Amino acid sequence: MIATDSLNTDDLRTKILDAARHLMVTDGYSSLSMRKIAKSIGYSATSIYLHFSSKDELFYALIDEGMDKLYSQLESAATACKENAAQKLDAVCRSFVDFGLSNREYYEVMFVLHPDTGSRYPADKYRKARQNIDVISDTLKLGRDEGSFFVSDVYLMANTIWAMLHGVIALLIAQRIDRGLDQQSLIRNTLHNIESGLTSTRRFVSLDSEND
Amino acid sequence: MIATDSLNTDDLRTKILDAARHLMVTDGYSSLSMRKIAKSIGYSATSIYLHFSSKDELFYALIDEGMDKLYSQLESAATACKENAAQKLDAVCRSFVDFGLSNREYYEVMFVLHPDTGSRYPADKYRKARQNIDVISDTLKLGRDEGSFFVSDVYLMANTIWAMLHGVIALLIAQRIDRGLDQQSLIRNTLHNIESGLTSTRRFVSLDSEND
Amino acid sequence: MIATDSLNTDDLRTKILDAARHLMVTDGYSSLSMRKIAKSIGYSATSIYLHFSSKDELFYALIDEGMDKLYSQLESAATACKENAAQKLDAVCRSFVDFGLSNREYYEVMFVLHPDTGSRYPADKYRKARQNIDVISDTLKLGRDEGSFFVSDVYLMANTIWAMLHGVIALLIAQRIDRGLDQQSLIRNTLHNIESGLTSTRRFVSLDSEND
Amino acid sequence: MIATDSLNTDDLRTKILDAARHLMVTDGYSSLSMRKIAKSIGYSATSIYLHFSSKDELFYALIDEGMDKLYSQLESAATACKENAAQKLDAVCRSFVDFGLSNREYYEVMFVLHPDTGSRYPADKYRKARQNIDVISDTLKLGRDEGSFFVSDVYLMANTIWAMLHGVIALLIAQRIDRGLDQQSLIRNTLHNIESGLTSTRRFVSLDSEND
DNA sequence: AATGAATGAGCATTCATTCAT
DNA sequence: GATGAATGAATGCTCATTCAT
Repeated sequence: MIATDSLNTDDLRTKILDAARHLMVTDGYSSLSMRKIAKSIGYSATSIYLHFSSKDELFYALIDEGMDKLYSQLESAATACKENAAQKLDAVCRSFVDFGLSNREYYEVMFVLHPDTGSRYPADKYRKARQNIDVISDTLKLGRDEGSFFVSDVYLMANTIWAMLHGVIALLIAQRIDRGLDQQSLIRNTLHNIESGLTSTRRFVSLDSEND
Repeated sequence: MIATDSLNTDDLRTKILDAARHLMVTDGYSSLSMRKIAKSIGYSATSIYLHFSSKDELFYALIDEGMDKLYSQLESAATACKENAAQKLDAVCRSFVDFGLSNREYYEVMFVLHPDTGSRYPADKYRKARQNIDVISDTLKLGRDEGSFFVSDVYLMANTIWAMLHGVIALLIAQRIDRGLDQQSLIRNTLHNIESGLTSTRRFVSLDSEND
Repeated sequence: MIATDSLNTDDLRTKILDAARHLMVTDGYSSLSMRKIAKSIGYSATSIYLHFSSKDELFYALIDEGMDKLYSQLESAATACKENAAQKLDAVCRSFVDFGLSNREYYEVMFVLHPDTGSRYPADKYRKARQNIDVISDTLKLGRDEGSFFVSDVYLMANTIWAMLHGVIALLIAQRIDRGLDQQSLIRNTLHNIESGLTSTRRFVSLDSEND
Repeated sequence: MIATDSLNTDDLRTKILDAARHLMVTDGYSSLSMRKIAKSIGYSATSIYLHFSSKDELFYALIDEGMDKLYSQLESAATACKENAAQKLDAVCRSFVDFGLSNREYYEVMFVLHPDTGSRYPADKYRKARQNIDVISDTLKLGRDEGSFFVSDVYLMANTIWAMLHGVIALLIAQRIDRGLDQQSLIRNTLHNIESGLTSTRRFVSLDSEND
């Protein structure tokens, strides 16, 4: 009995998230509304409030979901690649870019948009975001242990790499990149720059002297 | 007298743009409304239509304005630096990052936000966006002529650099980067990666043999 | 209990229709607004959308309602008259005129006003309009079978009669007819002309030889 | 000097009316606005108020204009036909119908619409409307003198005829007539009925006894 | 657990009109 | 005679949310 009930409950919660995600991809975030979600799953709008206390909370759940999805994708990419660290990093980075380009509106919800209300992304959810960066960090550590990457602050560099990839994804998604350019070449260029930075031995030399 | 009159008119246009930019960044594009703009400058909503025929047009004017401002900043950075191409590129990139971080409102309007209407960014405005990238392109050409940069498709690389810098700026502005990290180091890392990619001769080899 | 609930709901729908019909005739279609309707019945404008998905739909519901009312009136007139076809037609026509003059609001909505939007009157509603004309058609057929009416295309003639009656009603309702004239005489004249046309054997001869 | 000035003035007034008429036909009455009129003639909206104190007044001027136009058309039809009264009446009626069908929006302004404000059509303008009915009256008189029309109250019958024609025109214009029907046949039918009523000797017999 | 009824606030946009110049 | 600047009121419609049931 209880099990059935809770299953049904989870069912609806899942249905809502599925519908929300779907509508967001179809119509864009800003035209996502509680009413539309409700309609698309055949429930009343009121019912959504039994599972999410506000649109913001639903929004955060969507981010959560996305972070999990991204994580599992990055993880498989990392474990699937049995070669050296450079190859692994390449695989992870491509996997990230691929996630963004294949899940455009998802990506926007996770990394670009913020709810209209002033409410901030709940601090405790950052862990899920961090998880993803850790996949990069781990690969960098691997490369450092291998002796192929020259990098002192691994976590900082992981964030740097993430940021650079984000730039590419965000602009491509927003169609702000000259259409004449080949998307794949742009991505390849970015990955090349990342790798060069990691393998360059001149690292930190010119940079530490930056302010002198 | 006449001068004053026309000044007053321009004044209102400017006031509108200022208010719009501010509100857009504060509340997000979708929460920006003609009424709010009007209220915040003490005019009626109708008056805005005396200067902008629609919300979209107002939005595009905002972008335009920002593009001009950015261009003049990049140009000064480029011309101010009389050293080699690497230094010049460093100056230009830093100038770009600096623009973003010091003009968060402008930056978001220009590169992050986008209307959800189907309306496309007017083609003739692309030129303004492109001229900023050209500042980077020119510097890359300089480096290639000097023999210090190894880059085949200059325009593609300029876009790549722009995208990577954009990622850093966007995440910093949105406060999506772990606060424990030092902002300057993140930027320095990025610039290092960019430079490494330009000076590395192993271009494309390990990453993808497609173009070899 | 349940009955009461559903009654309340229907109540609101009816209230809306009543208010809308009244306002439309008072102020004209283009000056009819959802807000005005709402205000006049003490509900919020939003509530109207619980019953009608758009202003157009509300408008069409109004027409529908009127068509039904008119039909039941014409039908009774037709069945009540047991005499010959001429008498029956007279009764039906008078019933039509009477409907218009006694239900000015209904009549204008049904036959005079029209939305300025490009939206077309839904095809499936034509049936309701048509059934009213069929009451006339049937009477004409009766007269033809009796041998008292000379009419080749019954449906065409029914429409013609309807149109002529409409002219009289519309102008009387709009008070565009010289007030010095006796309304009853005007109607009597019209009916006389109609009857003469039906009983005259000189059909079409003098007017147009096109079809002879 | 003075002459020139007043010519210029009349010019603008005429331009306004022309533009208003044109826009009304193009976009429909309810989307006619002072601003649009002004724009289409290259003047400021304010300027219209130098010639018409309100939209209503402009509206009435339009009716006036239409009445004149209709009158001149009916008059030519009447004088052009040198035959008997029946032919003449036929010509006049057809001319009226033709006016309505060829000047749809014009016709609506003149005979169907009324301004949104409660303001009534100024009484002194009725004379222009009456003029048109007189053309019909005159023809009826002619027929009576000829001995071909049997009609006691000429003015009443003129109004009756006008009303019947109006019904046909109004419904055709509003596209409320079954499209399957031939427009010309409908009109012919109407004219036949009118003529039959005039030539029928049984006139008034059955009608006067109506109430007995 | 689920909902139907209801609403206040908000949206972009258009309008007729005024007024100082 | 003509206008630019400005506005208050209005429009249809959508939204997130509440509440009694």
